[in-house]
Amino acid sequence: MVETTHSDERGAICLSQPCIHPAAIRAVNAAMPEFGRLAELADFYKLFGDPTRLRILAALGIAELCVCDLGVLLAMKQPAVSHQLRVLKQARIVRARREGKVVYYALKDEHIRHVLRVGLAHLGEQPEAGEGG
Amino acid sequence: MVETTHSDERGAICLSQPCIHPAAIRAVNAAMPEFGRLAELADFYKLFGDPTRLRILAALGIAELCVCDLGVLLAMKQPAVSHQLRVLKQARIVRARREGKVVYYALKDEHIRHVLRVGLAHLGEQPEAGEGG
DNA sequence: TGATCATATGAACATATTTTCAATCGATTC
DNA sequence: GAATCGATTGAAAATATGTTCATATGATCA
Repeated sequence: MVETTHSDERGAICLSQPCIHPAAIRAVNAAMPEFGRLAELADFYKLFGDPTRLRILAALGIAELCVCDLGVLLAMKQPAVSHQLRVLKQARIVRARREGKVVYYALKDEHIRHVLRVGLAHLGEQPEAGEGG
Repeated sequence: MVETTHSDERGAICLSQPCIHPAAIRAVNAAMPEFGRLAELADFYKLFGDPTRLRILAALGIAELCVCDLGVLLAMKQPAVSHQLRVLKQARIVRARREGKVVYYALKDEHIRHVLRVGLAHLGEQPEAGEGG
């Protein structure tokens, strides 16, 4: 039976705070990925959460490009592009290939393209964005 | 023929900046989703890019919960949880249901769960995170 | 070797985000 | 209708993030 008061017989989770559904909380705690894993996942999604980075990824999803090309394509200064590419490279979602003076960037693997597709699919299914009240 | 100088015969894209691969730039411009669409998509991913919000989503992916439960579960103050829930609700990825004094939150649809799964799958496939140099 | 091109890096600045505290709103109960 | 409980809102403070400018690196070519 699910108690509806704020006392939890196990006491480990609810501490001194009120807690309306202790059983639900225990269930979620048991099934939810651990904190560290979710923190990693948040960091991963964060990469896609910036317009500049996302446009870089979308562009690299179509063709291998050099830093200069990306700067022109996104109408951004080269250092700005380079900074973001460094972030993406460290996160291992793009790879760099040097050819003389020019460095070519590309998506690391097909998986990244898949993530982009899933997101775009979500937008496509949305009725229309707006207030949720 | 692909010119390697910084002049683009169409002139619209490369402006005055140097531009190494005009043909590639034109190709990407033609195939890439438009700016506004990518900005929307970035906003969508941004929701998943914060540990607090992601944990809220992960929890709601398992059970419907009230604000108070989430506060306990994430060890956070109620207003902090409430603020993030508002963001998620406005983005239409969670829904709220009031029952007396208590407001229950849940994922809006199955699609959100799918997005979470895809992300976790990516982490699973990763060799190990670290420097990309 | 010196000049030049493409890229990378560092520090500073500007901007966003998130959390907190305090106060308010809504609904129930006495 | 006053008190209480859960949830929301607003403003302020603390952090984090992204872009810019100036400069350094690495590679090519004269």
